[in-house]
Amino acid sequence: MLTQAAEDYLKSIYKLQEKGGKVSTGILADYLNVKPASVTGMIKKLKSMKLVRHERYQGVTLTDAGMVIALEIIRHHRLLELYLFKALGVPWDGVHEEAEKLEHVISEDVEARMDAFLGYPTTDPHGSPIPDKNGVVLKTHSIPMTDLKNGQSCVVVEVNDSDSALLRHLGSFNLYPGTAFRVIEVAPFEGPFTIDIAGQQAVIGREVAKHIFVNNVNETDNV
Amino acid sequence: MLTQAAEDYLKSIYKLQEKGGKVSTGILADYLNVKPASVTGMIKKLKSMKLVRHERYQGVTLTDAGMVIALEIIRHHRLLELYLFKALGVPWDGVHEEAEKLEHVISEDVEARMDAFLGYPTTDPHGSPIPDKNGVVLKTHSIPMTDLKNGQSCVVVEVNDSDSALLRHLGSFNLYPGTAFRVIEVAPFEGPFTIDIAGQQAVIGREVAKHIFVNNVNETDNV
DNA sequence: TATATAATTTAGTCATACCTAAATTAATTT
DNA sequence: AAATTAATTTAGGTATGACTAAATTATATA
Ligand SMILES: [Mn+2]
Ligand SMILES: [Mn+2]
Ligand SMILES: [Mn+2]
Ligand SMILES: [Mn+2]
Repeated sequence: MLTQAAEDYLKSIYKLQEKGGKVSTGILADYLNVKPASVTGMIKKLKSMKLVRHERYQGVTLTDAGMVIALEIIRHHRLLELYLFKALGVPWDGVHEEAEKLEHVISEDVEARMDAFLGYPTTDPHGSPIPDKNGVVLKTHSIPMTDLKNGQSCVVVEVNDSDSALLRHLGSFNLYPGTAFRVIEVAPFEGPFTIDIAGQQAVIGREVAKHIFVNNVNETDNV
Repeated sequence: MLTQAAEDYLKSIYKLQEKGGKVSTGILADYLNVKPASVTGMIKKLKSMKLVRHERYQGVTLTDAGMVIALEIIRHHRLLELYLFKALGVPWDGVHEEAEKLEHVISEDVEARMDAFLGYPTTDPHGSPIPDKNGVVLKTHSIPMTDLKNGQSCVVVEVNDSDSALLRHLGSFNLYPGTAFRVIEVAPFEGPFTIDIAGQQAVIGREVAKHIFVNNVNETDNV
């Protein structure tokens, strides 16, 4: 069995390489709240276990074996989030922190039982896809809310799950995965978005909008 | 926050001092599958944190502060066992191992939610008392099954939860906490017990009987 | 009481996973 | 092409928690 730290590195490399290919030492250090020198040290260990590929100064990527483990941990994390949310009523802004610790210690048996209890779900409370037990992830197509223009309507697909204050903020507008909204106004000079959610208006700043991903984007008439 | 290892030491000291007062280094080492020298090292740390009292060569006991932490971990463990058993259907011989890892990572919030889901239970699936959220433990009165004599009837109160093969064996006789049985025969020369469980006969060896605790002991007529 | 045995502690090692500071390499400017 | 800047790696150190081997202390036996 891998250490908890090693599992967290693999998971983080997976997430970062989804966005931009090879993952640099510095980016990974930032992401894990650790110094670059520590990243170099762990990468050496992971490389010796053939879980990552690494060329000095050129960044790191997962091998197939590393990918399998990363997806396994991500599956644990997202199943746990949904389980805590649905079975125990933990609020959606609290499940991430809890799952972050539990993901490393649950057995395959408990994983399977939660999966069955939940009816083999495909997304977590923040809209992120749950890899199935073979590690297959459904690709979701979405764009950041910051790409939206005046008058467009859309549906929330996914939101960043790691900032619990942000999630509480979104909850106060009833802005969850599956929620539809329409852009009423995009303020100039990189300003905030005014949107309509089921008849209620809300103002969403750029920094917040960056963490919201949407699809089903359509031009719609103004009521 | 304490380390996982420190929490396990406190929990183990609690359990051992319940049986026999001061806990020796060697006993603790055996119990934790660790060498006595390692125990000495950890005891020094726990003493510096004022969680245990220790006189060289004289054994160790918990302070009040140490007791609070030990009971907190035991509460987590037993609530988790019951939760896994009732909410996820994990068999009673599997819950201990699972809870052993989870007990160190769940939050107070999840603890409280499991407690409410279960209706504020007082015993775990093996009959051990669950300390309440203030650390109060209901004392159960029971004797080891090995003290029983021919013809006595009783009710199972508690069984040792750490040996999963033993639990499967007991399960095969439907011998759970709450189960009533009557001793039909105690074989001489420290021999096995033949018992009657709801009309079914079973033979229970001494080594097994040592790990079963009973109460409500009565002489009863042979049918 | 002296000696043998058993338990405990001390001393020194190892592996993990982090850190800071210094050295090295790569990328960007001039 | 040389110099500056930024990123990365190396070197050396800390804390935790285990280990073995040796020294010490307590207990049991003669
Ligand atoms: Mn798994
Ligand atoms: Mn999530
Ligand atoms: Mn607690
Ligand atoms: Mn138990």
